[in-house]
Amino acid sequence: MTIATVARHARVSRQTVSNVLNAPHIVREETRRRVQEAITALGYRASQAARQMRTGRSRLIAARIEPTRDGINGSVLDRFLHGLTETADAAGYRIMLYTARDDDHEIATYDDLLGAYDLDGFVLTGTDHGDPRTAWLAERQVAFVTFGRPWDAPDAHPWVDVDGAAGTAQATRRLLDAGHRRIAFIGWPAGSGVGDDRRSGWRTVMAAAGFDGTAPDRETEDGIDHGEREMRDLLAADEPPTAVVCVSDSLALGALRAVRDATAPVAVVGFDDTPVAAAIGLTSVSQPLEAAAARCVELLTGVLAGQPTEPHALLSPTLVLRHTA
Amino acid sequence: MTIATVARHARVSRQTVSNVLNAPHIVREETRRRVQEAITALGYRASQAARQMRTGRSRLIAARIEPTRDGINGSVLDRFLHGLTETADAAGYRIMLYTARDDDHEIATYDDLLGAYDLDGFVLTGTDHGDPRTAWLAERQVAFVTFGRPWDAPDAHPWVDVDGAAGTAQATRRLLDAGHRRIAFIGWPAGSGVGDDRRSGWRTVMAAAGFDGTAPDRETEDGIDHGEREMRDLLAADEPPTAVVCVSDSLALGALRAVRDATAPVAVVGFDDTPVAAAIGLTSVSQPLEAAAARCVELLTGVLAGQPTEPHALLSPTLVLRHTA
DNA sequence: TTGTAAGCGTTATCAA
DNA sequence: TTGATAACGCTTACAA
Repeated sequence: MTIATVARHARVSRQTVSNVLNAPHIVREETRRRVQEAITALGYRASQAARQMRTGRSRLIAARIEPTRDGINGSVLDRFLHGLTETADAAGYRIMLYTARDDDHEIATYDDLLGAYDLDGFVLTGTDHGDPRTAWLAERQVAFVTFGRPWDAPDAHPWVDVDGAAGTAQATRRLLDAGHRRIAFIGWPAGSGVGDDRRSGWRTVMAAAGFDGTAPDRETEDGIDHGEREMRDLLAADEPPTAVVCVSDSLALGALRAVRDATAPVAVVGFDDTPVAAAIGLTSVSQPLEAAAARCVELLTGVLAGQPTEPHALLSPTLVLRHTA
Repeated sequence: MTIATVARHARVSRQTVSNVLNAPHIVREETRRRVQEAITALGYRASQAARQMRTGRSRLIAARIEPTRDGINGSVLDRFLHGLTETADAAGYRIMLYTARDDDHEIATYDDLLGAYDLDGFVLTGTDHGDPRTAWLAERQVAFVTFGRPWDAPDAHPWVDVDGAAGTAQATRRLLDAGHRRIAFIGWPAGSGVGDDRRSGWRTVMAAAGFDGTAPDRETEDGIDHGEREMRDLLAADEPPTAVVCVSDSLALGALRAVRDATAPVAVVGFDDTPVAAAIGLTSVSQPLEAAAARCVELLTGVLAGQPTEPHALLSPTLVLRHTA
């Protein structure tokens, strides 16, 4: 069934049907109603392919689905993708999935996706210092939003992010309020934007409370085992910390293992509020992923529609209190 | 850049370029090489939209992304989707995402997706008795594969599934070998295909070992709290079980909580090998999700190509041994 | 306000 | 083996 079927059915020209679809206001009330009725009666749907050929717009947005690394932090992406799909749908867009082993491969995929499917835009997750992907896209004037700040230039492109520093700050404040004084931090090696951001929240609050530089700060790769090792190290000190803020739930989980054998109780806070945290009662900083996804779609569709919108959005996480702090 | 650009560059007609792309064998060796060179030199990619208009095929497969329910079992879908994207890509297809609140809404989405984007096929996850979705698709002769058996008719349509009974059977056998005799099962209420299947594996092995009907079998909704409650009930019996097989990691996690307070140690086995299981050391039955996704794509593309392929595939899960059994 | 004509990039058909 | 032509379903420009 084509637009011609609808036109015949409503006894108008094809063009009038197209107008009802794309510029309803220029069609006479009664004609529009008759056409609309024909459309619903026939269950007509405009062919995207034909529409795209003419307009050059596909109403398709690409998003990457990553291989679930350790699984713990992977589920974050899952929720984000679901939010993306839902909001995009409401805005008349569809999400197309792709994978890529590394940045080079990802860029090759952009090329492919753009050439073959004529994608309208991209939503990138996890940005890094000097990200080659954003440079590639920007150079070609492709519309995109990142979930994650451009760590080099604050306004290089539209982005949505969660204020990690605010999250760890909130956690640290909470621990101080509970009477803790020796609050350690287990984070990733300096250099990653996300990791440094989260560390800074803890550091700022500790400094403001007068514990400048004295609180133990560890750097390690992500992973349960690494978290356990670091925590054991911390506990072996003369004056071991009574609480620890971790940059991820994986590390927090490891810390929790080490803490189990400790003489005094130690409070532990994780980051990301993953299913694992919920399952074992780990207090964790929770990212508003659905909201973040919604803002991504909003920003991207705004750019696509040529509307001047907010260049970015920084969302606040919340601390989910459970048993470990 | 269009096919005409390539044609000019290689000094052939548009049609010849098209032939090189779609029927290379009918083009003379030397011409083909020249055209191929022009294609790579120009970085040409055929427009899917134009191709689709002519052929009626979009090379698009739709898959549903569900709202992460309790999160624990949700990550299974995540891995499946990733596998799907990867295999589909290799086969020249792309995955388009959609969500739906319920079956009716999902069917409406099929209609939309089919009408607007002319999707080639669907991959459905989680089938139930008398699934209205498969009936709708079959009636309209839409190509689809389900991850999950059609529980009513074994060969109603192509499907891929994991042999849940084999998984619980393996777990039960392992427990028997370890010397356990009173092995309970905590499952979902009878009536769900997946739940009944998993229960049957445990029951069969127990019956074969001579414990017919005597082993405690519980039915409950999924969830950590439900698992804990059922396990406490079981432990309160005169002769409490020394081991329990659970239909899901959520229930197993709850059981594990209850077990912690028990006088004698109790072995616990879960199902799905979710990140939570890995994190806390829960022994669990693991589904080969990447393989399942690959088979789904294989079956679906086979149907789309009109090739007579295996009508279905039943994959074997593996038992991942950790600390709890 | 409605209708006519052209063209988007591809492939199928058929003639050379 | 290669090339010309038409057609897929839609929207934009323009004429009625």
